[in-house]
Amino acid sequence: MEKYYISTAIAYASGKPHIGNTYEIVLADAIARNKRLEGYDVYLQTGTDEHGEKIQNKARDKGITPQQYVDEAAAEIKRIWDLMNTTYDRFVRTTDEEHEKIVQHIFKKMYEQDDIYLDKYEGWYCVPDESFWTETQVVENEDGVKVCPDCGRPVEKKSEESYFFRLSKYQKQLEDYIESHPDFIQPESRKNEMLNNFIKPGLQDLCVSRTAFDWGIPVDFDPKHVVYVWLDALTNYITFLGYDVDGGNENFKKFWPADLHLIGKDIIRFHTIYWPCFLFSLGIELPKKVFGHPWLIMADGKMSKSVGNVVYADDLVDKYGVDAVRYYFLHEIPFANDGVFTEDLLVERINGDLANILGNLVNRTISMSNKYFDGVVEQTNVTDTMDQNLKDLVTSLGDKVAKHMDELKVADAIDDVFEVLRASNKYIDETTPWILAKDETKQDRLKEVLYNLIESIRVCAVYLQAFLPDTAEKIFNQINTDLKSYDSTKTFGGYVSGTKVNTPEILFARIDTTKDNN
RNA sequence: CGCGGGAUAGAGCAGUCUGGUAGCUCGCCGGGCUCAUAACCCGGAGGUCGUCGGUUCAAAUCCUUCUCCCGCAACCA
Repeated sequence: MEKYYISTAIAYASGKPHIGNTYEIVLADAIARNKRLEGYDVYLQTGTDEHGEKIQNKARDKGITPQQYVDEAAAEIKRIWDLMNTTYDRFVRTTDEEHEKIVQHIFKKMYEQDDIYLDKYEGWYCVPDESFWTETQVVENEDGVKVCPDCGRPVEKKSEESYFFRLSKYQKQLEDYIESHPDFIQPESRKNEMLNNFIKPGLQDLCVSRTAFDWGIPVDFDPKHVVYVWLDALTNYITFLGYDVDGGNENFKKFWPADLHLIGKDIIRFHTIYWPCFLFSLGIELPKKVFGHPWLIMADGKMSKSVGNVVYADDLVDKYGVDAVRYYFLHEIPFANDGVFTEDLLVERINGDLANILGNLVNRTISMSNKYFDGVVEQTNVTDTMDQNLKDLVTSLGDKVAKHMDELKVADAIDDVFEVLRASNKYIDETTPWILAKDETKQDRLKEVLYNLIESIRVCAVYLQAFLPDTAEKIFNQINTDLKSYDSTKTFGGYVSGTKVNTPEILFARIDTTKDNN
């Protein structure tokens, strides 16, 4: 069985994740579920990034140890991932002992082969804040004095002993790789951004250790240093797989290279420049694809605590249900542009798509089967020309979904399913079952019509499994089938003739918008 | 001239590579139907495709001018 390794970025364990962070794991889950249904041996890895000065400070402010702090934060993040019904295979944490040990090995190996060297890191220091800023981060006030971007007080120049990674050494190799692997960076516009802005002008060596704080992985041969962020965070993709500097175990050999790193567009640079160069240094293959997905933004701009427009996934799930929220995330964010989130739009999608198009179709079809034939759905082969259009749509759905998912166009794949659902609603109007029901001689035709509808619904549910897993399961239950595989949709007519459906239940209740203004 | 993306009906988008009746979803107006969650189906109104000019028999699509919007601009997770 062919493997498929997909990862999300690890979430920084500094607080509760908002819907922007949550979007990523849901997207990864949909891709992973689809791949499993396609027959791949899928490994989905997600987790938390738990080191760094920010966490150390937050823990201190709270009067607890950093470890206690990240234990809580990681538990909260995991709780929300679970709440979103995401099927990750492993939730990793960078405070894991094994990970820390391997990162030390990697650091040492790079040092020994002279890819890491000791030098001085120059920056601006804000004494009262005890924080380091780079040349581009500090701002100048009206008097032309450089001040701390956080508190506005003057900063002073300071240098700190640091280890550096020789990014410059791998510049040419990286440039060649990116140009000879056009699919490596997705969407493609990001590729040009990286090449033109960073790689071609020349790569600066990267600071990979710090001495100003100690909540991190110690450099074992120089313990006053801790490994600084990217060498610690990015390596999670291989350390938890079983990599070590001796080459790694069977599991690593099976799953590496990753098929897809799913990340936010804000960290594309780190994944397409730093990470490949680290891997060059270690002499192992690069991931096949890095997709920098767009963001879920608020109507009034980027989500931030100071603006007070932060929305959390668990509040939405409590109010609207997990599949409604999943649907919104997966359907409303385009492939390359940011998607806007408003609660009104969420309600509109629930009512317009999930309740009206999908829920109502399932409900009315099952109701008719129960009303006219006591729930028994039979194929009689009394066909009509109008059947063919529906059948063609149903049998071509699998290919359409596969193509769109292959391009990571998840929203378009969902639209493919809804196209069939819309056509099914139309088919009911064209065939007018309620009129057939009144004619004794048309009973077999009516059976055939209802069979076609139930089969269409079944096929749609098969493809909805990746996106709305609970809903798909409810549909299978209501139509009383366990034919859920992609293979079962290759030809029209998989649903077993003579099956008795169950009683219909509302899948998504309409939300009354006239009085619910919050 | 830093790099890149974008501007198409009230809203959100597709179409631009490979010129040839401007399309989808929502909203609005009208009609149909009654199996169904005031749901479903059909029809209609609404666009000089950001701007100036050019190429062409023909431009949303190719070339050019300008305007506006948005990312990125290196150690922030």
